[in-house]
Amino acid sequence: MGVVDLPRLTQNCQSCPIRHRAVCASCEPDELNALERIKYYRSFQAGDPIIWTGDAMDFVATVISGVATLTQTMEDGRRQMVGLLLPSDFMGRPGRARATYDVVAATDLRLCCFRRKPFEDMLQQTPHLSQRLLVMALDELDASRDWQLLLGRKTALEKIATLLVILARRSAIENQTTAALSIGPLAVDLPLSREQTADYLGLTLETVSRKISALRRSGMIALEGNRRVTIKSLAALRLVSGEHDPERPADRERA
Amino acid sequence: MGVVDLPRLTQNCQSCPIRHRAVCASCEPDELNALERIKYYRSFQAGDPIIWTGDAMDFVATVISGVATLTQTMEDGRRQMVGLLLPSDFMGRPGRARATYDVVAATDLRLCCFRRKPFEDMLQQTPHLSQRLLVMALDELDASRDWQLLLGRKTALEKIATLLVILARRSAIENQTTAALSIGPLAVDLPLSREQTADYLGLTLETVSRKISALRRSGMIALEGNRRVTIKSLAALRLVSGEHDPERPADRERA
DNA sequence: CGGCTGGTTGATCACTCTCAAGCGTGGTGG
DNA sequence: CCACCACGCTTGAGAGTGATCAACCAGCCG
Repeated sequence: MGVVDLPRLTQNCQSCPIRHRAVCASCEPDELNALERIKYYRSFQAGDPIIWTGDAMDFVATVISGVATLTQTMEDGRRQMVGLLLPSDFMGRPGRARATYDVVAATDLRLCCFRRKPFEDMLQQTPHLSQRLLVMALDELDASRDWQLLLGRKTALEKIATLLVILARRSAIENQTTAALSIGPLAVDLPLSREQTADYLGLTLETVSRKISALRRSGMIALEGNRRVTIKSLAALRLVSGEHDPERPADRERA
Repeated sequence: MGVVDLPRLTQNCQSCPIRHRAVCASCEPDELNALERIKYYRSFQAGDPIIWTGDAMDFVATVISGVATLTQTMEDGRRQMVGLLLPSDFMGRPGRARATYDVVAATDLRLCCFRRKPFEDMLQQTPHLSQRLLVMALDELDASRDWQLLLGRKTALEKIATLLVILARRSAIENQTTAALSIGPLAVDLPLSREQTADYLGLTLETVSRKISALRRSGMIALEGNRRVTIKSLAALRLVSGEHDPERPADRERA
């Protein structure tokens, strides 16, 4: 099914590209050694399913590279993506034996996996690990609530613009080019097809296509192929995205 | 501003109605004593604001009784509710000094508060506390993702039905009448006005009103006043809500 | 060359929003 | 006691956004 189990490379956590952003970020060397003993890598190709809702889930994992999607499906086939897992993001839930979402590799994907039971044991014994997981869960919760605003209240155009802004931000973080964010054109690779994008934004793929075309016609973005977007004006895009400037919350009337 | 600070009653945690569901649920007696030393109660009246986005947040709290809402607002006034805090739910985020949502008392409300710094210190020292908070955060994350499905993909009628089913479930949990859930009529008090309901469901208040009327005309529910709903057929309501039966996930094709 | 997949574009439809009027209850004051 | 108003809610008519249905296009691979 496309799943490739690699031989147990004894790859060093110290040289791991996401060492300082993943669940293991605040582990001490000895804690890292303990994790290293129970970890194993798995690779998936773009499109591979990783797990289905209801399946037994005997591992948890960190995304090392690539993008995975979390989606929910209704009986009549309507789908809503509820999460995007990017490098350093955590998948699986300690204490839960079955998956509650479909997880699919959107791009080629590499996971650092831990069998669930040993990981849960380590969570109990390793405050650095559980505290880090708590922070990550709270960050995800914030992201999910921001997404609620997008799904509930934003127009199709605002949704597309928001997604592009977020992808620009994430890609800047990954490339450590934060400083350059607000200046000049910026190339972003969409990790999602039009249909997946639609599932993420609560739209149809036709509407996604139309609104991307509209942004292209307006000159805010340019397209090279279907997946590569050049953001010509991040400021303009941010404006149509309807986001407040997160650094400078507006003053507010009090009753 | 309607905020009422009660005198520091030395009320006993042992007799607390939510003792076994709140963040303190898995604390040992000595841990509970430590919490008891830093706790204080605050009461709010229906409609009182508790905190605004961007305000300094020097406490965290557990809802003892009543309902509070978490909402996000866009510059042009569009609002999306992103959380409902019911008894035993936790508000505030350890490690964060400012509120990221508006929190408002939807009904008369009683909070068990902890100053943030001492609480954070206790989190560090008390695995029972941080582990419980992790579980609660993950539960909230699941709820938020379910809400994403509702906001992104459900019709107005499905949204209303889903809300009623959830309120029925929560009120059953609070009253320990789980067994009776599937049988007979069931009275639910809406903690939210039509407008708040609209903000929760990503609708307008007119659409909320229309769809509630539609459910009434169809005979699934009856209304006594604006806030009290009698669910005449929970099964029918569940059907129109579009939820899978959560206990029996459908079999699924594999590629 | 033909079929397949993913994407774009067009025409129409329908659901929800918007704007507006009306209703019922509760409170206030003449 | 009743007139009046305010507030929350309901209902109606019309408009608009995004969905649906359908045709078409480009790239890719057999």
